Amino acid sequence: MNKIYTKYVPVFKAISDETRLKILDMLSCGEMCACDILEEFSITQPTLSYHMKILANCGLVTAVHDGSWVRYTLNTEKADEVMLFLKDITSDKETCICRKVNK
Amino acid sequence: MNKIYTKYVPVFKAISDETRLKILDMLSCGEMCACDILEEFSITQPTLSYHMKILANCGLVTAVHDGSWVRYTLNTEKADEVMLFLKDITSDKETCICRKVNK
DNA sequence: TTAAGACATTGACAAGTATCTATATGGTTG
DNA sequence: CAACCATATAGATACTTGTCAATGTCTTAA
Repeated sequence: MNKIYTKYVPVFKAISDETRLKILDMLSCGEMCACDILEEFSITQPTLSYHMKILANCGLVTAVHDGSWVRYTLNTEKADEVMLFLKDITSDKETCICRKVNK
Repeated sequence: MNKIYTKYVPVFKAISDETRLKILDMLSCGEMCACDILEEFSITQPTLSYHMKILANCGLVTAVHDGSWVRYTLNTEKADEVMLFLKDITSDKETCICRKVNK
């Protein structure tokens, strides 16, 4: 049971940054390459590379190498999984810990 | 539009921690006081106080002072709002930035 | 094959985070 | 009132994060 929480911590860390939230939003309707994403921000290329790595590592974004370009896409399955987890965490459940305490 | 991202950053920061995720889960089916929550963890009381403050400050948890106790409850409206935001961010939209780029 | 372009990696650094011990505050109870 | 209980705050500290400049890697084009 504990494992389930740690599984999603990297995902929530990934989306607790303004820049990365905006990147997700940008990818929500189609793929983009790093250079196009970069144009929307006033950060350097290495900083964007750092952010993309975090988004890719947590599974929210998929990177496809195409020649010297990288095409980034949103992994909607992962996003849905995260939302499902959040829904579960915040919904009344029979297995809830507090049932033990509030008896 | 930029403001909308920064609004949710503190919430995602709050839930990108194993302890706080578990606390949310514990509060999902009823209120609990700090001392009852503390018993489920192996952290000190000041550390729990620190975590509860983060959860309360971002709006996910409501703290009601009752004598020397504090009763914590999950703010489900806020949780729903966050999930709606996540859904929006990760859904195809007409207003998406990438429509400009991918023309 | 040399140059240029796209992206990644490294090292440095300032700022933020999670944890603890010690102490303070404020309500409750004898 | 005095002791106690629940919680908060302060200060210290190790660790993590976001950013940059400099450099490396790999692909395409001349």
